[in-house]
Amino acid sequence: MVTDSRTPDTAAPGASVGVPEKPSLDGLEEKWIARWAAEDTYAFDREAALQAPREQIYSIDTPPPTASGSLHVGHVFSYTHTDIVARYQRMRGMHVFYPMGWDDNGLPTERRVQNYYGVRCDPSLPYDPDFEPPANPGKEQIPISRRNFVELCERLTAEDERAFEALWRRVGLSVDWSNVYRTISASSRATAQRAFLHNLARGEAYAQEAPTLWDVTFRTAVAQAELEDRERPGAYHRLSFAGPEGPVFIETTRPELLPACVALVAHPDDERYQPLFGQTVRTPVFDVEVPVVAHRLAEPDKGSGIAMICTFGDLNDVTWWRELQLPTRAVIGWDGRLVPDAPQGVPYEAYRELAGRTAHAARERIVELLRESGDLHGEPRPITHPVKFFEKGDRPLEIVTTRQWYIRNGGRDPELRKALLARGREIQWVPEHMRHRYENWVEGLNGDWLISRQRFFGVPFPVWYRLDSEGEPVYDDPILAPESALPVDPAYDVPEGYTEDQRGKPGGFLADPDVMDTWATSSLSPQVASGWLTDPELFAHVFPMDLRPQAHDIIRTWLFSTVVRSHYEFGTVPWTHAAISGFVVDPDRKKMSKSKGNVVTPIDVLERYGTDAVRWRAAGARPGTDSPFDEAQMKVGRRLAIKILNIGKFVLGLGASAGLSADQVTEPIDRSMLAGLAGVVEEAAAALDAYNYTRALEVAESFFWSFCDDYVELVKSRAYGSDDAARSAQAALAIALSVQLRLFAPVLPFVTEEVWSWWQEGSVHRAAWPAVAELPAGGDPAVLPVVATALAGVRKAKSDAKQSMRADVASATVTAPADQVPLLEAGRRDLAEAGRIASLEIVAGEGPLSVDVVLAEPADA
RNA sequence: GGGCGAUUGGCUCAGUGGUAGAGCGCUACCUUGACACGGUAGAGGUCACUGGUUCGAACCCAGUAUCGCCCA
Repeated sequence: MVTDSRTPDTAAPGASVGVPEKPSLDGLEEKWIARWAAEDTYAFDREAALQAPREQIYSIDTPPPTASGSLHVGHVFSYTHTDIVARYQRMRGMHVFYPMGWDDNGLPTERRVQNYYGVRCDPSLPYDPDFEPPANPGKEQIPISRRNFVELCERLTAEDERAFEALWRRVGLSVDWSNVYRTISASSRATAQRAFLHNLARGEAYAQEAPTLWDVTFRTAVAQAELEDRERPGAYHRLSFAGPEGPVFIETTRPELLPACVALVAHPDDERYQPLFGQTVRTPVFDVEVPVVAHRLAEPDKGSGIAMICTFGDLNDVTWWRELQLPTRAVIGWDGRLVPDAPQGVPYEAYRELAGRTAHAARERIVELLRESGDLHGEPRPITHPVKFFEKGDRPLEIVTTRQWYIRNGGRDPELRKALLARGREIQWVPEHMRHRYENWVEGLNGDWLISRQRFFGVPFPVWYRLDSEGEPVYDDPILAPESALPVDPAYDVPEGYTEDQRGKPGGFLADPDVMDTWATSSLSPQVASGWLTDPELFAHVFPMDLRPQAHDIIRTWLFSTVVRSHYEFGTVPWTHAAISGFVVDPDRKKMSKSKGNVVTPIDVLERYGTDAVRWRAAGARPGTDSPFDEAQMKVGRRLAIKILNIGKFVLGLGASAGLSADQVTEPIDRSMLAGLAGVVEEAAAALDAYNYTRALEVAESFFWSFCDDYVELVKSRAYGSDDAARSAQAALAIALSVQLRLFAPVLPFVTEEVWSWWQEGSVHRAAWPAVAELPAGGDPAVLPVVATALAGVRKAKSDAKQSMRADVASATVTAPADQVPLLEAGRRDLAEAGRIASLEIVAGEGPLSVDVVLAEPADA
């Protein structure tokens, strides 16, 4: 009930004008999200920024989330981290360039479109401009042209992006929503194609026919960065080859590759096989003659120490094939099945048994054949071993020889590798130790970056090939799209000097069939976001950017590839700082992932605890540190937000207002509190400058709680008055509230904005970051803690006596070191009133401060 | 196997050379005029282990163990 609440003795100017009677967190998000949008609170002022020196611009290369994916609390945490930095920089007066992007490219989108609409892409089909997907997709996927498929991808990602934007607004990201990019937009495609053409012209990109890691499900090549090893069961099969002096035994996990065998290999120092080097043996079943060769990569302790080299079972096979100049006998096709025709030198009669089978079926059949011929010795011996997979795939990768596009990344060039490592050292890493992830990855590269994918939704290569009189493509001399024409889709656009009817005809032309890897576009996010192509004037002002925030799992992909592109195009790093977020892990400290089923949906959490509470928890996760998801912690953030509402109501209800000034703060204890706050302001700013938002929050919060518990309790009674002493407290409270709202604003944007709006003009998020100069100089920070310690002694006495804090104290004696006595005297009046002490004595004495309390006889009810 | 990080009260984490800290949880008490979505007080730790350096080590050095992430 508020009817009996006492009003301050005198209404101070501006008192409690906009303060609600019962402040609440409910509905704050809705209210302020709408207001910020309407007032363009977070708009980037391009014109002003162009006039400003570079040091007054802060530009952020926000990670574009995969539009077809889903966002979990881990995303909410790491995007909040970025937003805290953005808000701080904005309050410091920077022009904050903080765009948002969506990554629409790639396989995840294709898969989602296939399932959502019940279609599949068949590039051989013609475009149907009237195609509409069925309202309810049936079991059979409808084949559609690539252009129709791409249109559906664009339609669905646009929908997904709207949902993402709504969530990000709910999280309170201070993004300028008028500046949003899509990695599949015309300008993104043009940017990716332009950068590629530049890479090509400078010799940094090239095409090559080479053994390639190949996903047989998606029928596309994959890059080293997309691989992962998985432990899989397998079995060693012991096979005998016919040697000059009797059988030679090898052990293999892939007997189905026997027809692809081109040699046997052992370590040059392996005495067991010395006599065989230079000789030949004959394969079982196929009876093909193959040499026995020596190579250092052969492992003497593995199996029998001698292995077959096939086209290609693993990456060692590729090395051996290349270094020992062996012939090829490819048997695995693009679809993961054994090719119809026997490889050269292998008799078709024997091979026919395997042709067209999947690798798995071929293995079963070859084992039967080997048993029949007596060349399988003993039973296959089960093992588990690491097998290479595409990170998004579920069948083991094969190695298939195909023509692919590459960008040089130092994997084959030590000089380039050194240059890219040096770029890594130009970047300020937060935390510092994440640099090792980068260096580790660059040092471990074993090939160039394969950027072409045999997929449909992505940026096409702006390239055609002439067809010779036989209709065979002339790869050596590609036709490149002119930059002025970008973006192009060579499957539908026609190169200069040709007409559409020459497509695919001898003497005509052929489009490059591939699209770029999603990272080949994402690696240009600073270029796309900053307007390399679309707004060169802006680009010159915001690039290289200030901050790249991201998680540590994609240092090897996104971060590294972005460094590569910027190194080539501009000879600089793309950004000066990389802030690496940790993961949100489940209570068992396991990484959250859809497959584990431990993902927490953000919207529920946001609704249950309020955005500020969730952001508060996110701010508690230091850069680079994994953080367990723990709902109990969210409640603490919510409590802080509620406390800010209530203290705001109290301070403003007392008559504190924006009109009170620092020179009205005369009481030593008030000046002491503000002196302490000055230290907090400095420490929080220093922490935020170092991207340590956790520390900044911690110092602000710890000050805030003692401000509420001690300072406010001490001065409450004096502040109700209307004399100079009361005015001193009111002014100090007003200043402290204003400063603390601004300290909390980056982390708790909603509640701080709400309280700010009760008594201030404009948005707290456009207010200046608090400065020490706003606070009165010369206060002694020691006064408040000493008086608070004395008050705690009084409280303890009441608590021990199981009395209310309102209980009257007949007399109290504070004994303190002599140098603290004047500090206590300075707070005598406040201490006596807060403790309800009738007779207070302050004496100098030995030892730390102590309080003797004599409680008054409780008035009987 | 290599790299990186972590190991502090039941839980989550601060603390980088000088007498162990916070929040949550727990216990007891208190409905006070900003706040019961509250307040006050209290209990609780041989700082993973073993050596070493030092007047002094949670902190520095060496090693061990366990966990996590990344890479092979």
